[in-house]
Order: sequence, then structure tokens, then C-alpha cells
Amino acid sequence: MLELAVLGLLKEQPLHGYELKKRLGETLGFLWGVSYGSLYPALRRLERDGAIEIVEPTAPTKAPITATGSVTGDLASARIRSVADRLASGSRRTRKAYRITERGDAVLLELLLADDARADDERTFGLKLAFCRHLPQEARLQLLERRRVLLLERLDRSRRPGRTSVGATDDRYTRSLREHRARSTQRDLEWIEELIVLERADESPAPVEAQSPATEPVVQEGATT
Amino acid sequence: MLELAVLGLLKEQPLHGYELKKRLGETLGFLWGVSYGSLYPALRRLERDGAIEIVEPTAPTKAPITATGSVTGDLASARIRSVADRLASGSRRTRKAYRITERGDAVLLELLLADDARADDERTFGLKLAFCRHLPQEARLQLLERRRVLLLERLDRSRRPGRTSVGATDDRYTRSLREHRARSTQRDLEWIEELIVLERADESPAPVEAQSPATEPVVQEGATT
DNA sequence: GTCATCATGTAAGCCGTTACATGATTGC
DNA sequence: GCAATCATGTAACGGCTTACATGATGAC
Repeated sequence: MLELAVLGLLKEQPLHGYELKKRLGETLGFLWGVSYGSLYPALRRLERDGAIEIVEPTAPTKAPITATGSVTGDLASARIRSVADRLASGSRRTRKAYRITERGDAVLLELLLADDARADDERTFGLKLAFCRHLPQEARLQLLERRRVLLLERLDRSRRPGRTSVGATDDRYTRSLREHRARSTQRDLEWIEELIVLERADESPAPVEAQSPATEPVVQEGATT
Repeated sequence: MLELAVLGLLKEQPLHGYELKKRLGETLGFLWGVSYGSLYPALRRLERDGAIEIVEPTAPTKAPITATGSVTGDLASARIRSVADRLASGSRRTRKAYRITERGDAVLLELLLADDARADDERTFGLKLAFCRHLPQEARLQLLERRRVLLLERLDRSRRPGRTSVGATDDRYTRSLREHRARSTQRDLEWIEELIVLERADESPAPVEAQSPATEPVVQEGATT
């Protein structure tokens, strides 16, 4: 889960651990308090696996700018930011900025597509949705559909009263809790279905990857109209 | 978290591990798939700590029926059920039914009162609410109030846009996710506030504990009459 | 007699946490 | 020079998961 988040964030631009942690809390609402104790080990793991690599300020030789031309774009945009700014200027050898590699792109894809069964985890779904623009539309729809099924099942389970007869607690609180959860699930479901409709609305088979950097500005002012 | 659930369920009636796991999924909606691999160790831990004890069918000598007269009531109601039925009849020495002890009552109380800060965990709150009838009303209100504050904070955080300018993802999906989460939090908040109002409505300082055993047994066929 | 279910457990491992240790940079 | 912040890490531990091992009971 953490790895998914890290890769997703690094896909946008190179960052170092400290900054990464901040974003984890800021732009991704959940993942409030991942600690350094888990973040740094995760980074090392990812580096070991070749999914990310350290951005060397003096030696950008390794940059394999192949499929994603956006990489250079990200770097450029990063350079003007204070984050990578001092990094690139040669000072500040203490911080280590990481960049996602081609291998990492693949891993990200994999993580986004993974169907965990144990995907109940709200957060994991949130994370996937947050980065699903990196998926082809088809896979995106699949993700939404799977979620829909899961919610339907949950709703179904919550409806049948189960075994209220025996020793099952059924006081005011439990009942309220059950009802509230059922309503929440219902709304989640409606939301997902709305997203599905929207997704189906623009059935453009164009590889999202290519238009990715352009997505946000466009949507902003009437892309779906 | 598991321990809280276990103690809560055992507070109602003695159960053995296998049955316990089923209930964990049934009556408590979340906690779908706790595995035996965590349940049994948890039971041993609780037993070691003296929070629960094995119900010995032939030797009910240890039963310290002191404060809670309900213990006998629970046992009685359990005996007519197939669960403890065969247990009590002498056969079936393979299964181990557990009963909560006085010590366990205290532990349960403690767990219900615990303010984890990391109480973000939806499930932990759900669990607490599910068993909060074992708390004095005052503490119950406190629980709800704390939750309210947490939700308010979350809502507040979700409102301020943060740093949308830099590299922060803000595509259709992320935006929708944020909005949906904000709405959900808003509704959770309204729900909690409703519960608080209800709670305040019956400011009867009567100890809930006393009327608790009357709830379930009556349903069955009046075992306690 | 064998299969499904009931029932209890152990071992290895993952993923995260807290607490601790360290040091560079910046502002005052 | 000192404190705050930035920045990176390690160690110990906790809790839960999967996969595995075992065995009793009841139905057919």
C-alpha cells in the first residue's frame, strides 16, 4: 500500500523521503501518519527492486527517457521548485531524491491492477483511484466495476438480518451502527456507479498515458460537456 | 482490536474459538476475515492475562459469580444452544469454550475507554460503539464527543485545498474522491451528533449494566424467568 | 470408509508502528 | 552558539495474514 502511494507520487515528480511523507498526508488525505520508520525502509526496498532510483544531481547520465517523455518534464518542473532546486545546484548532498524508473512504472501498473480480494481496505481503493489515470481506460473501468461488486455484496450482507435471535447484540447503538453503515455503503455504491457512467461517457480508446500531463487543465473547463 | 471484539462477544455468552470467529463476521459486520491464525493466539493471550477462562463442563467450581449475576444467566442461555450444549453434557472435550472473567470485564472497560489518538481506525470506533452499552453513560458520551472532534478535524482538513498548485494530482478522479470523502465525513458527523442528542435525551444516571441481561435471553424463550 | 465440517493450533513472514540516534542547515 | 526545522535512518516489537498440520465427529 505504501509502495503504491510512493510510486504514484514519484510518477508525478522526483521527491525525497521527507517531502514524500508530507505529501502522503497532504495530497492523499488518508495515509495521514505513515512514519519514517516505514517510509524509508519502503524506499530502500523499492530501490533495491529497481523500481526507483536516486536522482544524482551531477550525473543525470542514467536518465532512461524512453517511453515517457514526461519524465524530463517532471524533472524540469521539479528543478524550479525548491525541492530539487538545491539538489540540482550541487549543494545539499544530504538529501536523496528518488525518481521512478521504467521498472517502477511496471510495478505501479501491477499494483494498480492487483485484485487483492482483501481489497476491502478502503484506503487501498482510494489510492488506486487517486492514481488510476495511469491506467488504460479499460482497466480503470474494471477497477470501478470490481469495487461496485464488492459494495453490492457488502450491502447485501448488511441487509439480511443474520442471526438476531440468539445472543446477537441488538441494542440501540448496534442498530444505529448497522443502519448507518448500510446507508454509507449505499452512497458509496451510488458514487461508484456515477463514476462508471462518467467513465463510459468518454469512451475514447486513446492511451491515457500520452495525454496524462494535459488531463487536469482540460477537464477543468468543460472536457466532459 | 481483536481482543476488544472477543471480550465484547464473550461478555454476552461463553463461546469457543470457532463459533467466535463466525460471530466476528456475522454480528460484527467488519472483522469479516480475522483468521484463526490471529484469533487463537489472541485467545491464549487473553487467557494468560486472566481476562478469560475456559468453561469446564464438569467442574463449574471456579465460577466466581460475584458482581454480575448475569454470568449464570448467560451460561443458562448458552446451555440450551447447541454450542455449549454438548459441551455441558460431558462429551466433546475437543472444543474449548471461553468465558469472560471479572478481570476481563475490567480489561474490556479499559479497551472501551482507551483513547488511542490513532483511533482514526473506523473499525475500532465501530467496535467500541457496538459494545458501548457496557459503559456508563458518561463515558459513552465522551466516546461520541471524541469521535465528533476527530470528524470535525478531518472535515476541516479536507476543506482547505492544501497545495493544489505544485505537483499535486488534481484530475477528475482525485477530485471526485476528495469530494466524496468530504461528504461521507459530513454525514458521519451528522450521525454522531444525532447519537449525542439521543444520548443526552435520556440522562438517566441508571447503570445500564443492570438492565443489560434482560435483552437477549428474553427473546429466546425466557430462560431467565 | 471416506468426505465435509467442525475445531484447534503453529510457523514464517509482511507491513506497519514507536522510540531512538544522528546530523545538516537556517535564522536569530 | 543555540534552537527549530529539515532529513535520514535503525531496532524492537506488535498484530495480522497465509499456509500448513492435526484430529474429532457425523453423514452417507
